[in-house]
Amino acid sequence: MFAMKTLQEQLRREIAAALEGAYDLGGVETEFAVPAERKFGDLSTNLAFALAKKLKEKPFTLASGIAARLQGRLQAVAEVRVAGGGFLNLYLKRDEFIAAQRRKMPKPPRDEKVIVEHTSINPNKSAHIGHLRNSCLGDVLARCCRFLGYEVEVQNYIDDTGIQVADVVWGLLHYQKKDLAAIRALPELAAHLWELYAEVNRLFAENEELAAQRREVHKRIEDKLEPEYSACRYVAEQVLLDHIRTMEKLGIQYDLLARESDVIALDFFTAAAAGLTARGVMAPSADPEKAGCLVIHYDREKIEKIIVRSNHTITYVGKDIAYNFWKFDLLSRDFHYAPFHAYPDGHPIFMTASQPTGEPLRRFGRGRRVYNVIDVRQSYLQNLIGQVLAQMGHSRESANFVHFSYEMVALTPACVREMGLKLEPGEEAKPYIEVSGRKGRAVKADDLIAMLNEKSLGEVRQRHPDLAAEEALKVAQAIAVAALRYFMVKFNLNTVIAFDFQEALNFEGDSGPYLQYTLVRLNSILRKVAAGDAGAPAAAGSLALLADQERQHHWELVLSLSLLEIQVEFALANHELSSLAAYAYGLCQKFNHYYHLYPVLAEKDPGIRALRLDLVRLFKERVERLLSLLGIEIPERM
RNA sequence: GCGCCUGUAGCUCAAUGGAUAGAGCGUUGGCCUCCGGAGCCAAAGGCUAUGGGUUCGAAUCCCGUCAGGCGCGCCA
Repeated sequence: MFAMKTLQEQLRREIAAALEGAYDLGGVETEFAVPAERKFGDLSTNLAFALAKKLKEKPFTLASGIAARLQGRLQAVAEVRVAGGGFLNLYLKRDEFIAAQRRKMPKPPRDEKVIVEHTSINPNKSAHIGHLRNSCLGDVLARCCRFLGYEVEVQNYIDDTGIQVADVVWGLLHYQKKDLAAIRALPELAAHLWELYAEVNRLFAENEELAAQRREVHKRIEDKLEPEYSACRYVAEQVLLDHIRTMEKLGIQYDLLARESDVIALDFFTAAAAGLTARGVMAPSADPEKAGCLVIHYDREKIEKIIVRSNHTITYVGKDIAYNFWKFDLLSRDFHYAPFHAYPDGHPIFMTASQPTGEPLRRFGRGRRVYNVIDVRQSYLQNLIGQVLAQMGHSRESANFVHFSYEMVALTPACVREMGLKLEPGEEAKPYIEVSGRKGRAVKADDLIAMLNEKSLGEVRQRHPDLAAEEALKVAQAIAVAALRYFMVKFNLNTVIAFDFQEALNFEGDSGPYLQYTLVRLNSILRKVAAGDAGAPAAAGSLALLADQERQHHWELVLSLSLLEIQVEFALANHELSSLAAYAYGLCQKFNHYYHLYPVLAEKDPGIRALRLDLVRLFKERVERLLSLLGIEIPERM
């Protein structure tokens, strides 16, 4: 825990004690904010406004009375003032607060396990920019939970049985007339399928006979008939590996790959269905058009969703309900597990299996909280799962079931033209155009990453012509990753990202590379500080040594840096990871301003130099940690 | 039709019900004998779509209007 979190908790206790007997605080929580301007204090609270509503008194009168009682009774506060009609503005004992920043506070242990499901791309073609938003958000979410002390498990759901895989299997076997050996010989299968998927979907739309063939292939896969079954398994696994490699480039890792085929093979749905039927949550449809189907009534929109078809097969929703019940350990069954892949850092990925493997059971799942990172278009189904959890009496699980919903990535009409793709009539006037793998209308994730790498490498070479090729490449990649990841999280979740190459490739201003550059320059200062040079003893440092303007700038930075933990909690509580991007950007802007005004190395006064050096070190510690939550690494040079 | 979301500077976006609505890009003009110019400083640019309401206080909450997007399949 960092000082600001502890301080606010302490202030709440002290305020409650100081006002005891004089004001009835019951039900009014003291909330703190850091005002935009320091003339309104270091911390402010609107406690008097909240109390005024309750006690039916004037806010200003209350605030004045409260301030009088608080004066001198808050350990960390130098002064309490009333302003703006009733705000209570607290001015901290700044030197003490700064000293406290250097003390390490233990994190409270949190025994809640969090499961984050993200990525979950159909394994039938390469990933595109829409998938990148999902994976970047999911990864930052997982990192934030870990930072706050939760045990986190990242799952990636693989729909390896669906019609989408059947589409490309039909394309490979029956349209391109390839046998298994020829399929295995394809060098870049995922990219090959990217084209093929769009092409076969054109054919299916035009030709009903071919569409019927596709359904036949799907059925043969379900019945495990060859060669379709083997082709399907091969394709799903190879494409999955391709997705894992793509995400690995961005530093995104998984713990468990949960396969739909295993959910089916282990009959998870049957385990869930008994309870659903017993409770009357799932029942035969009264609608003659859905005769023989089992349905769940979706209360919010007053419609019924088919869970079991009249041919007794289970729909996607049914399987998803069973899978999510498993995540909460609400089914009396488990997957089997097998190691699938290991990252260079040794971190293993496991995959579910339908047969015993010798690996221990019950090592995955059993989550206390579940985040499903899935775009907003699936809200209806995710809400339905939440509803079903509640109806089954699992109110705690229902409350801890979070659809981490975000808007889609779309293409601007200009972007579509730039890629040499055709616009349909009327689309020119649209604000944006939906990404569609089916229509082959999307930017491939690997292509975008390659473009970013290329641009970044050019910039690095220009600035550091002496850098060894291998080193330059490493630096360029770190910059490309920062640019992409920052771009994917800096928008609000319900903002549609209308993708634009120029904006995504931007390395200046509000961008990932700007953040890196700030730290690179800072590290360059620290490199030049002699190893044994700690400056003057830190304890001697007081803000009083500094001139007015620097004292203000120095304090602003310390105050902002102290908010790291509070900012992460805020981002998580509000489902707005973009607030962390904004926080990081604001900090770097402040630092770059400071850097410009106050030289560290050239400063003659040892006390001032020590203060500056302390601040630089504090900034490095906090902001590197913050950027690591965003998945941004700091290169040595750039 | 039903459900969800959005409308803020020329463009792309920020802003826990809080104090003078902020950034980036673009435009205009400055700053490298200085710890790295992927940087810094400054100017111009706003009736927060629109009409009401609630509140000490509204871009934010509620109702209406206008404009746009997404979802609603015995697909996944």
